[in-house]
Amino acid sequence: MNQPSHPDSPGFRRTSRSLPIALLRARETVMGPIRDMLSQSGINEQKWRVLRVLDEEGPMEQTALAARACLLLSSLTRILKTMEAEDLLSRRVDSADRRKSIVSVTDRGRDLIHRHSPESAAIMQRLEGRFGADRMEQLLDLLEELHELEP
Amino acid sequence: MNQPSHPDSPGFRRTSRSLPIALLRARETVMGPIRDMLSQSGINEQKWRVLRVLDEEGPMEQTALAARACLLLSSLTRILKTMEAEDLLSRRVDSADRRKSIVSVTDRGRDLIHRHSPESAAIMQRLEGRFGADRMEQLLDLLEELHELEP
DNA sequence: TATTGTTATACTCTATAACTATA
DNA sequence: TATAGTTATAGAGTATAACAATA
Repeated sequence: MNQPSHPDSPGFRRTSRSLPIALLRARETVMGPIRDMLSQSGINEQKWRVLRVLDEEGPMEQTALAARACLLLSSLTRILKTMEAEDLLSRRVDSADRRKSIVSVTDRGRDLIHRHSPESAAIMQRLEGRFGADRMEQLLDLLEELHELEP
Repeated sequence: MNQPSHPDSPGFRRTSRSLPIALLRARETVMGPIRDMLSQSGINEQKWRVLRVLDEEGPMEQTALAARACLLLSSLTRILKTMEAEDLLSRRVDSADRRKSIVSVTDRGRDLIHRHSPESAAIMQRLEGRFGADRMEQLLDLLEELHELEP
């Protein structure tokens, strides 16, 4: 059996045309060099996303941060604990609503981000060079629009 | 500090224009209903990808399967062991090269895939209806081309 | 009562390396 | 020597639920 059992069934697209699989495979292609970069800093993808979101959007509460960084709140709780111990960010209770805690990047966290700026830019430029700047913009537009679909 | 520390630095794009983050967020949007579907079958995303790839591309060795399903070979070894016990697939030693083992879907595995065909189609059609069929095709083209970049 | 965040549990994936069998 | 797959381990994320504090 070397042929799919439903070559053109309406139920499934080819896996290369399955959006979830295509997104994952594309991401694997992109993440290779970025993982190499991050592993040199003792930081992983998840912590990196937390720092990037905070650096970009400023201090925010954890529920919002979890959503922006694509993490469960319970995963974020654990991650923030170690990042706070590493002095990459700080938390303070929201004075207006004391259930909330507001997370901010520290100078040390910002430093870590910005130290990677040149290498990050180089990685993206290399990718853009091979893929095409126009198509890169097109792709980012489509991904952003897709993400905004959800209610 | 409610502004990013580098609003237009060359090193970083906005996270919504960061390809790795944009790919992840878009995937989260898409996977919601699919996870609901799979959880009713006692199967997870990884097993689902393994079945989809095998069903589409036919029997193949594990190294190739791992690459196609975006899994590490060591993760695949464990997954295949339970899937074989569940009679979703079978393995046989390659007679030409006895280091290799060839993995095939069983009838039961194919059944499981095809049982989800209508619901899977409905999920994709609903998404396409909101996102636009043309843009969906465009997006899949770009993702496929991006994935093929890798040497 | 509902929300924010924490903790706990069980399961799974990742990353790495050492190991075997075969080539 | 190199390759295909297995096993072991440590670390981390996922999914879920129960929980405390606050609203």
